[in-house]
Amino acid sequence: MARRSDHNRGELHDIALSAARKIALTEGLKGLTARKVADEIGYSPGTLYNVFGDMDDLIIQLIAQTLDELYIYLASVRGEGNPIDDLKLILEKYIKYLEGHRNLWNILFEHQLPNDRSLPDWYTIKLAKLLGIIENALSPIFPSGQEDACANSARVLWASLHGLNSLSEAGKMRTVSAQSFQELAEILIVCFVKGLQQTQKEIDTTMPEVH
Amino acid sequence: MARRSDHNRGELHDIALSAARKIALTEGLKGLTARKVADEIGYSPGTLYNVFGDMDDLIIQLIAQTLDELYIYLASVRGEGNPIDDLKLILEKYIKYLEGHRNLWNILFEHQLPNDRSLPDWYTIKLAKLLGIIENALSPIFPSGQEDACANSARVLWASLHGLNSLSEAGKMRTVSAQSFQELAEILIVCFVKGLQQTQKEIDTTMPEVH
DNA sequence: ACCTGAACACCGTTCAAGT
DNA sequence: ACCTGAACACCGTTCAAGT
Repeated sequence: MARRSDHNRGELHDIALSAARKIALTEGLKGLTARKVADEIGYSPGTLYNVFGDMDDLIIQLIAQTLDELYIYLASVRGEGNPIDDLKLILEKYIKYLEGHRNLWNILFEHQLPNDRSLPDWYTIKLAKLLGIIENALSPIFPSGQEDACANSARVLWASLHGLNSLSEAGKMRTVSAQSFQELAEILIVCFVKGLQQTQKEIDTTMPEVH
Repeated sequence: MARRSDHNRGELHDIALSAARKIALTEGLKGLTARKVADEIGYSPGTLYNVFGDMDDLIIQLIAQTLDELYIYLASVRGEGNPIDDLKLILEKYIKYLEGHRNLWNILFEHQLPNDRSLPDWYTIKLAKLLGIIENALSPIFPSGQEDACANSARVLWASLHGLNSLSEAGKMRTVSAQSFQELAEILIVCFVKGLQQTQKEIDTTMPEVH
């Protein structure tokens, strides 16, 4: 049968992705199957493969959409130029986002591309945008010309937060005294930023700038 | 057929787990299936379910075994009482372990228990042992009586390292200037520890001890 | 050109039936 | 008591055949 063309290719792409999002929100990565997505949009499984290369492709697009969503959410944070305070504000917003999108968000870390494939460029770009928010909060610490060091620190902080979230979420850090993700994340932010500032001070002392 | 009893229950448990380990090392979590494990040990899939509750159970036991293995590996590190240097030594050993056990190790973070189940106690105990190594390296920073703060810091560092490893491994942090996991991890260790030390100094200054 | 649905090669898990 | 193997309800992916 066919040439239903209830939807063109672009529309199909969009409704499939939002069906996937819906399933992911409630059932997580394990529940997100091609057959369920197809069912949800009222097409056969085969049709999905006209629009997406395979499930990995669909999932990466879903993740990219999620990165965009979080970016918009976090971009509304107005900092005051104090790295620790600003990062704590970002953390609060981030946690609020998490609360409503746990299953969706976890897919970002659970999903692993096969070793022989790598992430597309547009994925990297979306990620860079998000990292920019953290870089921006950290930037007062670094003198101009040290943008690379700032970018690296932002990445360290980003990855660390996700390690904390992922492990505390999975209950893989509950030992005797269980702390919440937020408490641990604040320890991380405060200590890491203080360490960065301290490191800069040491550089200033060792190699004082000529005024 | 049956009552082969080539192996008793305990032996079956052990050979199944080492078959799982072998498969996991080369094929990762996705390649680790009940049918393959059964095949590898020369039994039918059904037999596995006499020994393990289900695949989640088998995988958790595999992870626990891996935690033990890493513990033994890291316990050989002899520190000198300088937190940053000691942690760098631990990091080096950890990276060496990773190099030979990437697929196996990643299962620790990829695998997610269903929401309605939680990790067994013996898992938590093995984890606590491993965290003890980091606590030990951090302990010179904290005055006695602050063991909880030390334990929290160790957990933050542990989870952060795994966030870094997991994301750099998956290529999910490659932006413009890609740094290696080791470089980023050293930034984390140095800054985080400096921040902890700085925080302690501030407490000492604000509330000086009576001598 | 677009879509279907059957087919293929897999899964995890259960359980009647065999020894 | 222990193990099998068929069965059930799923997977991702492909592709000849239909409109």
